[in-house]
Amino acid sequence: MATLTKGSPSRTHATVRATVDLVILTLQAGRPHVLLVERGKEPYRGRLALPGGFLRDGEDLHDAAVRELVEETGLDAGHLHLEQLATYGTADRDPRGRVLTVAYLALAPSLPAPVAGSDASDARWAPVGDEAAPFRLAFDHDQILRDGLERARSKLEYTTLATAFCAEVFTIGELRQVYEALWGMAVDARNFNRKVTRTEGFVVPTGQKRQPATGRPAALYRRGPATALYPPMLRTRVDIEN
Amino acid sequence: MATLTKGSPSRTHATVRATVDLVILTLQAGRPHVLLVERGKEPYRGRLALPGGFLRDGEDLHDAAVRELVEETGLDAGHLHLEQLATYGTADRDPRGRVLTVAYLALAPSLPAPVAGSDASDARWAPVGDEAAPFRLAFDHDQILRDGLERARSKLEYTTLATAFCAEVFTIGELRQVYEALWGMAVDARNFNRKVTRTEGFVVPTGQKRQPATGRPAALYRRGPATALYPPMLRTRVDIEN
DNA sequence: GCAAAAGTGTTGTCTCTACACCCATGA
DNA sequence: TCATGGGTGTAGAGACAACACTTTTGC
Repeated sequence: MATLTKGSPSRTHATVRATVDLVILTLQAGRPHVLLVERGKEPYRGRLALPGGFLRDGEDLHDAAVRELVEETGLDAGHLHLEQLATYGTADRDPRGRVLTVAYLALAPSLPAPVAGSDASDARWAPVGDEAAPFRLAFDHDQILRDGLERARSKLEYTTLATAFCAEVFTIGELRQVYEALWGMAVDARNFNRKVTRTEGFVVPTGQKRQPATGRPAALYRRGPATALYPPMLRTRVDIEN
Repeated sequence: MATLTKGSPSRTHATVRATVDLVILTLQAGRPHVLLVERGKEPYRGRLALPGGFLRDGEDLHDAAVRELVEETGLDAGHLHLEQLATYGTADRDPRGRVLTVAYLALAPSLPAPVAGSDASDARWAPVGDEAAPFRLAFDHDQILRDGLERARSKLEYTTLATAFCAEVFTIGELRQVYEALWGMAVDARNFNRKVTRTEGFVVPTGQKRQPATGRPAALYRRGPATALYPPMLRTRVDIEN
């Protein structure tokens, strides 16, 4: 019944392999960093890529993401934020054949040294920022990274997710630096302080204080139970696409 | 090297099939409706499900979503909103074997009669609303539907997407009914009017008017170029998860 | 005292909410 | 003239931006 024209997809159901790729973001020296691996195998051997790997038989997607995360960072996955980002399925995105990748976004407190090994010949934190100078990552990973960053940036606006970049206890100043690093703009420390401490459930005081290198000691806080931030903390005018 | 323990995933790479499922929302009689099909084949024969189908060889994900959309609704896909929602990949979600599904969300202006045929023995618009009375859809489609609805609801807040539910030209009153239907709450018509008409690029006046059944004629508008809505139009306090 | 970071107070502006009120039409 | 929906005006509350000012430490 169907006449296949040149280049059109056949009517057979595609059998695909699925990978899970991770955009793992953290903060280092006041700048957002992403975990990248140098590929040890073809295709794209020697090129930088997001960490990830094939989904295994009988393995849930989310479990696969957790597994990759632990393999690459050695972090205890229980303590960090992991959410699905999007799925990338262009037919020719992988020269090995039809491979769908489900991308996940992970947010981690600062820098545990990455774990080298597995199929990545090298893993490192790379600073990510001005889109002016992107990496030339393998596959469509540049796009995935952009999407992940934008997701993180916009979620800071209307959720309390910024605390995911902080350690167990943190100061308001550290939390503010998360916003400044990801948004790439200065945030008024005084207004920020009020906003955060007056938003029910965003942070809870520990009663402790911490001495900075210089200056007045800052009160320490833990994450609060709130997840939504209402009213949101809006960046000054950025276009949202889609 | 690896010792497989009982129930743990094997180390072989999963080969999966991929489907694309659609949450197609529209408005009918002031209530949101979703397009459902009655399954004509096993599994879940006779049960309601979201429309969808298998990804074909060499077919891009997004193209597959467009194809399904056209097949099921007969709509011109150029005129409606289609975006990726999320991917569902629990190992046992499909009794036929390992099937990943990439869900898409589509928003359509009101009711073109659905196209029966293809592998769906029947297609219909079903009212969707109070989560108190969910459908008992096939697979994990109840979850996908919930996620799609919530996505649509929250996108009304900070984008101009509500116009996707309206015809080519529409009145502010009709646009307001989109918000009221999806949010399930009354919106003050007078404040809404100002908000919409004063937000640069949300709607553009056509200069025409339309006579309602009763009452003063309403000015007609088209969609404007803006996609983001700034400042957002916030629902009164709803928790955002994840 | 000085630098540096934490934290409070204050003022003007903007936006939203909640209404009162007028407009244009059909019955 | 009434009912119905469209549309403007306005006053009060809340949030935010901007910035002056105080606090607490190390040097």
